[in-house]
Amino acid sequence: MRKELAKTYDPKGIEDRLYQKWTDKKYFHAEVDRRKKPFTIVIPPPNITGQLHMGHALDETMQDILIRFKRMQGYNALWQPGTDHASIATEVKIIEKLKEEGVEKQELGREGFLERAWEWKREYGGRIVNQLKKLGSSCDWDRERFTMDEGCNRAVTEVFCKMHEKGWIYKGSRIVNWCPVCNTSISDAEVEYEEQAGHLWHMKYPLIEEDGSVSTTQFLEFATTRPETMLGDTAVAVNPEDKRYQALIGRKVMLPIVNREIPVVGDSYVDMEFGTGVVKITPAHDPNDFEVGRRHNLPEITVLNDDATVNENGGKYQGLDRYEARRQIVEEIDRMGLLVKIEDYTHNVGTHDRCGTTIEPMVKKQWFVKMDELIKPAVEAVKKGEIRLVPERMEKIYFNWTDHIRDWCISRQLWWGHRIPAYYCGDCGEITVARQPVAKCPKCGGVHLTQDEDTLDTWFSSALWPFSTLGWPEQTEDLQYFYPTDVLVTGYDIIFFWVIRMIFSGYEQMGEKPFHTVLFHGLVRDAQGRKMSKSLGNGIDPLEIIGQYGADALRLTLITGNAPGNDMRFYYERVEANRNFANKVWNASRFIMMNMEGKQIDGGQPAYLEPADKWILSRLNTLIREATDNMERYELGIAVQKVYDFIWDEFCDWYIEMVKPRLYAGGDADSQNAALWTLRNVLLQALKLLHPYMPFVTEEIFCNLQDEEESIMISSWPVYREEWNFAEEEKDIERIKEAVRGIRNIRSEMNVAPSRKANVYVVSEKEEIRRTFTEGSLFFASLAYASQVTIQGDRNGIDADAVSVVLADATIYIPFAELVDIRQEIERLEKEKKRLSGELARSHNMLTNERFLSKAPAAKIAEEQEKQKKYTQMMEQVENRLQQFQK
RNA sequence: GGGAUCUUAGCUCAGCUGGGAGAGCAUCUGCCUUACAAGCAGAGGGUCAUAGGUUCGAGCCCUAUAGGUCCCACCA
Repeated sequence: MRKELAKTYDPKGIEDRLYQKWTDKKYFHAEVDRRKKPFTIVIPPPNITGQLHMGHALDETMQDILIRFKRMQGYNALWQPGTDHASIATEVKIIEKLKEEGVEKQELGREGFLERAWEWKREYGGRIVNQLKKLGSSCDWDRERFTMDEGCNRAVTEVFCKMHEKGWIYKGSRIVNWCPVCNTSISDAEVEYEEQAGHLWHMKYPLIEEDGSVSTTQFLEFATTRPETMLGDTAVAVNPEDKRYQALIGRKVMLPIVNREIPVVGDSYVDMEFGTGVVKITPAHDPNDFEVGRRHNLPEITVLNDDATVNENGGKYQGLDRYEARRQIVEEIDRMGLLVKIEDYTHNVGTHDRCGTTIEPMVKKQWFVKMDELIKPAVEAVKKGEIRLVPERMEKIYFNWTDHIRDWCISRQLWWGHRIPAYYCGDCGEITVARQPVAKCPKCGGVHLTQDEDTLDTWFSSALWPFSTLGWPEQTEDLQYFYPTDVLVTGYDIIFFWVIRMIFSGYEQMGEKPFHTVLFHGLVRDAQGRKMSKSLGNGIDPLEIIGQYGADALRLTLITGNAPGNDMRFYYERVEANRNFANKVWNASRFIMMNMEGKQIDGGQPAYLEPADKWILSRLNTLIREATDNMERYELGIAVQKVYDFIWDEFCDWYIEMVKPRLYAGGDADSQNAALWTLRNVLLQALKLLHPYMPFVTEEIFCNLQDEEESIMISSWPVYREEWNFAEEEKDIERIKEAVRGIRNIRSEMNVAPSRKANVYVVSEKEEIRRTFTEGSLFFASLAYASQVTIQGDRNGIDADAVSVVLADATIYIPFAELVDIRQEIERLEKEKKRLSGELARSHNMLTNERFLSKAPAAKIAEEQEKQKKYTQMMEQVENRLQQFQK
């Protein structure tokens, strides 16, 4: 027995019930099946600390649409889920929580801290996963992975060791970005530049005379934004081309306060045009100075501690914070008469993207990945189109990064993460990198070995995600079958962090690309176009929206009206509109089910179909072709827009209305059967096209409609059928629609209520037109509010002052005798005449243009001729009517 | 400094390889017509930022300009 459906669609309850059903039936689960082609997506693993936000919602929705689409197309669709340990983000959160308890990280020690971290993971790691489920995400949860699970750990160690053996991972003393608050080094990609108002301090250092004395008259003047770093200056640099200073190269200046003699070096890095053309060089605390220093063999004097206070090399300033030291140093320089002036200056300051702290460049021993060779295949892949970025412009951003790539600093002074598999011998200092813990030093045989304290950049493990989740380094069947994966869906903001690194890792470890397409989306912003952020408090919780409007409405909102890679704004009004659409689909289905009640519909297509039935089938056919095509091209928003328009406009507002008289009149059984079959069939096909976007409402209806347990998500995707192509019927129905629109328009203008029916006359000289209207007269009467439709070859017997609608090959008359104001009618006809003559002029111009005729494609010319013919006919009729009135 | 991108109806945005300007919301008018008032029928509203160019034909291609957004690099 069919259930009675509620009058409005209420997603509450339905969504959870259906999701449970899907998981119970293992619909999301994929197994290796050589008979089917795989289609694989790996999820960008959300952080375990994370809460679902709109960005996730958009990302997951796009992936789910693709996966559901491909699954219905018959692919073996795998959506590989999992979460990311997010080393620094998580560690910061845990430290915060500990602080609330009054505990310091160091007190707990490494072991204790990690225990707390795992506890956190157990407690919160599942939260985001449950939130993803609320969206309807059809991930294969049986395969859920974590970047720090056993398999991923093995993959990380393997990659580290392999690349170390190859010489592509090395430990070295380099200048790195140091976060004094998080107490760790970070990679270049994690530095965010921020424009800040600061000062430019102009200072001068006295020259050392030939006799070794400090000059009181000769100085080298320069400007700096960071006076405190002077404590670590080991040179002053000028451009060797610079005539002003050439002679001074090789001489020395006296570094005040610390009283160190430092050389003047010549280096082309110095811009002669900027300032005085002199630069102080602090190799240990500035990336450019570091380079200069290495070129000239300058000492690297570190003057700051890890917490950015001045260290023992800062003499009396030792212990001061970098900003306090700056203040005092400037004062002292001023007292010494070496401060020339202070200017206001805005410049870009590097900050840590996690905590916003101004980073401190420091020379540190760190682990690096050598990039120059590794990046090559990743560049080639995109250049050759082996990997496609959608939209294409992302390629430019991609190459911009690969062209300027520097070695990747991968060691972090954190505890939560993959510990670096390097072991130090306490006896001889040998470093051993190994897959298993090392007990004995392979060089000296010593047994005092300790593992490197550092962990790896969190992106080191996510770079391996497309193959580590499939079992690598084991050569599993899953890996052979599902790799390379197909599409990666992500935001353009992590193209450097993640996308590029997955690509070069895939080529290096697997010898093959990790995916063939990267589909980018933009940011979800608030209604004012601002980024959603915690500090602004303008974030909109997807779960709240789901609770209020349903997951389907949210999904549709995130997908429509938005081009790939573009940011979008979030409006409640749009969610509401999409909720209304869900309701529309629901009610159309309700209508169909009510009418099918107690009737037997044969499964197959009936032999007899009316023109209206053929029209909607033909329209559906076109929709199937176009929507599928758009989806194949990742134009998800365009595809669903077409489905939306078809369902609401063509199916609901036209077809259902056309069919009502046939169903209600209770007449011809064949005709009713044709209508019911068409209604049901078109609805089913349309639901399937809509399902990837709105999985819940479509499933609920599908099941009710089928009256069985089957699921739409494993049904087959609609295909274009030649036998549903009815060009003639499409034309005929469009003609009737045009007549209906014309009549409604006039009635509306004249303020005639729908309840007031009127006689309608269709006059056409053409027999086939009369037949079209005769065949459609039942629904034509209903849609045009006609009490009676009379179809004839001439206008005999029709009131002279009837209002009329002019079509290309017919005229519709409505004798509204007492309502018609002749002047108004003439005015209306004049307006129509003006419009037509405009169209005719345009056609005429084109068709008399020699160059158009000789250069435009034949089809275009024929089309234009067709139009001209149509407008000429309409014009004749309008003029006819006007003449009649003039009499 | 280099680059990307945007400028289309009152608002927010679509517009696929160039071939007669679209949606949602908002506004106005008329309808509680037994699927749906979360609805139906209709209407108004746009020299597609500006100036040139290519083309038979430009919202779409090219150049310049103005304004907005973003990315990268970074000169001390």
